[in-house]
Amino acid sequence: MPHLRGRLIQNAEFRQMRVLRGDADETVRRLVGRRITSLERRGKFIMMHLDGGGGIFTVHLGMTGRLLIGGEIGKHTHAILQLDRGVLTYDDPRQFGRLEWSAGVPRSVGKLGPEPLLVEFPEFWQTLHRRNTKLKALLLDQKFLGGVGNIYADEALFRARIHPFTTASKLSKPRAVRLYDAIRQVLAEAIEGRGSSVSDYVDADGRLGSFQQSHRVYQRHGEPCLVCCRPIRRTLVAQRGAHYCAHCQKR
DNA sequence: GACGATGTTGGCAC
DNA sequence: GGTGCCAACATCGT
Repeated sequence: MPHLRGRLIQNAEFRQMRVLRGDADETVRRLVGRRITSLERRGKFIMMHLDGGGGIFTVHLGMTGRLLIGGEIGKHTHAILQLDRGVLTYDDPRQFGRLEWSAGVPRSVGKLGPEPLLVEFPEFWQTLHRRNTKLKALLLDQKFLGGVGNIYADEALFRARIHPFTTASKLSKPRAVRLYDAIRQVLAEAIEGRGSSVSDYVDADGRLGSFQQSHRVYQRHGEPCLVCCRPIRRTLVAQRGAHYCAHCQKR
């Protein structure tokens, strides 16, 4: 968000307390009068660093959160930050997102595993091969890798030709290499396409993503596999929809 | 209108 | 400690 670096927060208002961690008045006091010096992403968290040792304002978009510059204020607008240039709003119908001011790196961010695009294979393998959980569940575990969500877990497993039910510790090293490569490839492509606009996701400028056009299994259940033409299946793993091809993805 | 799906995480039970 | 289940919420498609 190049719009935010260097901006002065002139005013702040929080309307829905559910998305805000901590006290609203306290958060407003911490933000107003501060300048955003830099932005940093860790996993699915966005951290805004404030000047003069002013701490960090952290945002997690949850499933339906949006941070928009100059967006309209509607019934799901839960935070409004008046900047010296423009207005930053946080919208979130389902209110699964979180906003939080903290003096240092918040606990939620501290618990995250390594960045998927930065982690080296030996570390990835070290953790993976001693976990007894299903691979799909492990990929969704933010302590394993920070930032992999449901869409990209399914897409990575398909591209690596590995069944989502496979027990992590039973995965051979060559197949782990395939998974490692697939995760990085899928994330890099998704970033290039500015995300997946499955329903109405938009980026900071209000633009739709395009990666959903590259989905090979996610939300394609019943449709033919792009490799073998057999129907894509959908089941539940860790209470989340898991989409896969039973023929192409071996356990 | 009812029902079940949806991109997430944290807390609690076993 | 590792793992799994559920809740929080609004909206949309069947």
